[in-house]
Amino acid sequence: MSLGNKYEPDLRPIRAPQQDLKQAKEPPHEIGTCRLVGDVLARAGDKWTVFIVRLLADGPMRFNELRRGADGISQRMLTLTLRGLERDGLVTRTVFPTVPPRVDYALTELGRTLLVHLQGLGEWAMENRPAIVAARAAFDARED
Amino acid sequence: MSLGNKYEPDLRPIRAPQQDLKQAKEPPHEIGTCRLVGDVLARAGDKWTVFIVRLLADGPMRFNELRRGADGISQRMLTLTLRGLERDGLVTRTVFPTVPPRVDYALTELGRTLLVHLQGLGEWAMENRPAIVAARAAFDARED
DNA sequence: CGGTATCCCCAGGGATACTG
DNA sequence: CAGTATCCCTGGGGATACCG
Repeated sequence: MSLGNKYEPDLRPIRAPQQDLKQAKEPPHEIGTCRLVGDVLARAGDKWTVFIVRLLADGPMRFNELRRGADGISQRMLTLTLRGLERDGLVTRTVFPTVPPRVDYALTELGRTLLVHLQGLGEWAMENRPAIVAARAAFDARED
Repeated sequence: MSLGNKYEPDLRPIRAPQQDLKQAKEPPHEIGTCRLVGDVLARAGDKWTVFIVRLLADGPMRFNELRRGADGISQRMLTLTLRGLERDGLVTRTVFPTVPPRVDYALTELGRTLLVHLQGLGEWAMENRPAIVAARAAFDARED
């Protein structure tokens, strides 16, 4: 199985690389579903995707606007992140044939539906931040 | 700034490592919120967390049960993933002083509330899988 | 059984330089 | 302005061996 594209996340079943696929017993919770969720979360969870998607929530932005907005991102990673999002149909890339060139990136409808979930997770994170911080402190105290 | 614990995700602002923090202009969308979401998603999105959380959705499981359930995970990564979840207060670890030892892992209430969001994302992934696959195919065709 | 400790590899990603 | 191309280095994570 070859991956179709360099921007495509590796969706092959997670297991030892060259290991043979036996897959005897029925896996719990639909292994396919699980992998897909993991895939989505891997995309959503990589270092820059969330920043980009949130920046685009308010409307289209140009390449360098995003660069400034996601403070600290390298040009390379911005390009890679945007290409990945574009390939998955979450973002559109529009080139204006002017000089100097202008390229706008915008969320698609699909991208907006994902944004909703990300915002949900964001609210969860905000609401439970104190609990998480407390849990960490307790854990750290416990283990000397 | 030293990180308090080896299981703690690095929450320092994402930027060039030794770069000075100027942070002059007000960042869009509350940069703190954004980082927190990114953090949560980084936890949720790492290679194994989703598998583990879903396995625990139905009730407590022992170490080796999880190992078998998350097919392909290494012992090391299972331990690391579980420790991270435990530290964040998402999972409890219960040791029974029997011989041989028995250790149960279970979702906390906090863990369950996260599970809800993960499942939401899971449904999103399932519903939009065809759209994503189509978008990828179209993108790949476009770029020769 | 349920872990640590160690070694080691390679891909994710930053820095830099060049281009249409 | 909006990217490629190249180099290089770090740390995520697999394999293996050992321990309470």
